[in-house]
Amino acid sequence: MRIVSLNCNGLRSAAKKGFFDWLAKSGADHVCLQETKAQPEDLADALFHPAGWHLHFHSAQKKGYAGVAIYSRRQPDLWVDNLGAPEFDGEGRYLEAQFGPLSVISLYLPSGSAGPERQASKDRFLEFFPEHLAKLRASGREVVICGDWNIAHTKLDLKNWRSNQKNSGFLPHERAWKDKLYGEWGWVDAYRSLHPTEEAEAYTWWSNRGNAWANNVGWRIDYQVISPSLKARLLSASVYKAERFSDHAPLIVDYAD
Amino acid sequence: MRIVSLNCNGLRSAAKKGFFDWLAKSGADHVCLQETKAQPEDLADALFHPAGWHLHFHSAQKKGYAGVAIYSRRQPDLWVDNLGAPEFDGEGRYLEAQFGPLSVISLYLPSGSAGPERQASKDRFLEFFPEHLAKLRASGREVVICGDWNIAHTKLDLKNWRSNQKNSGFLPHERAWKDKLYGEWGWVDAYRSLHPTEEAEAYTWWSNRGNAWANNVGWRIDYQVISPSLKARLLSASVYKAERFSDHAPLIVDYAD
DNA sequence: CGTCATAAG
DNA sequence: CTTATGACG
Repeated sequence: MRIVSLNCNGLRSAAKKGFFDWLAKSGADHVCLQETKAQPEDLADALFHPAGWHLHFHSAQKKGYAGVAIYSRRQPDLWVDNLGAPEFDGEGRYLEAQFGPLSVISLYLPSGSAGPERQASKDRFLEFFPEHLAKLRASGREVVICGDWNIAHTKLDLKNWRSNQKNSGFLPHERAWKDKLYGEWGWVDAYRSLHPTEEAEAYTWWSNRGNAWANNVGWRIDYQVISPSLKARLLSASVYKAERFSDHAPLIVDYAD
Repeated sequence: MRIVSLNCNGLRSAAKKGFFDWLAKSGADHVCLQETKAQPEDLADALFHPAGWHLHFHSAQKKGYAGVAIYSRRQPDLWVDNLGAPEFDGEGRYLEAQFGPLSVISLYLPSGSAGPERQASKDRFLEFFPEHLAKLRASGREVVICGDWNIAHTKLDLKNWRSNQKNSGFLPHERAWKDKLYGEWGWVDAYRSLHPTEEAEAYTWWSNRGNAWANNVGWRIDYQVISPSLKARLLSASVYKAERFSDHAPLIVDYAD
């Protein structure tokens, strides 16, 4: 079972760059997208509804903003497209597809880089979300939370960790939250489990400014966070950089069936 | 003496398409631009200030909107960048360069195609401007008014005249205004004087929508309107279509020195 | 720097 | 359809 997580930075834009050609040949069973930046009516074209895929969008109320989606080879038993938190549900940040005992989730955590008000919203998300995480853990389901978490966890997870300690995405309290995620809350970082010391090959996002991509000045902010029950099924994890659909790269993880 | 009129549809955009390369080799003495869509500070780059040219911008207050400019090989005695009409002066629609007895003017007449409110403003311009035209005529100066007049005068001046009789730019009252311009107010249409029956070769604007350019579905809305004193000096007039800098094409008129 | 929205033409 | 600005990342 192959699961892909990608912040596509505009699904229409990614489509122009060949995302759907790649999707067809990706071998993926489930693809979780973030920042679709479109309403369902903007995605009416057949291009966005390829044969053989089941899909669902959770768009933000604000046009062109945020939004998540899941494309899946299988028909889910249930789509869950809200968290019960109005501040975040209206921003298209969560979508869950349930397949028997398995939940595949697309998550787009707020970015705090635009200023203090956005950081405050991100912090409210960090405050709120653990409750939901606990429910997922308590459900006993197999859970894969694919997403742009907008937090690099450790010094291994971004090129310039030293200069970014005061920047949103690598703030001490954000990193401490991820410590708890993988510690006391019992979740597992799929990529890091398989590549405990990888740095340069692990980045999933590069700023559009400067020559970040060319110089691999990247951050690992896209993760597949899994319930411990799935850890034994991890086969491989990699970042796909042969093509560029977005300022983020697809994170591909294979799980034993 | 060669004078060029061009609605450049964004001077920065036209620059990217080679306008300044063409300017250098155009043989022009005076070039009147409309829709520069930039503030002077946006045009600080040396590219916009080529050696050997004197130039002046009259930008709109609203950023990225309208704006006219004149590039001239000679140093004018005076730049006049207003009409004394607040509604139009704040929109960057008029600039006059005076060289001895000659006035070279860049004019951008309001478009009415965006709706009734913009048509009403265009109509107020048509109401107001004859007073200024009369002053120019009364001054006894040699006057060349280069501009996007946003009105096709006769059936010869647009491909689809029949279907456009209710569209802004070919409305009966607009055409009647141009009748007066060339009739009782005594001005001369430079291009038409030299090419009394030209149609397809005379268009200066093609909509970006559909395949207007490929099918030459054009309008002649850019004119050099001259005082009668200059009529005897008309040598040639043509529309330059070998390159495309804009949705309009440069209108080139040569005058005897 | 890039994607999208919106205004304007 | 295209050029702009502005929001957001």
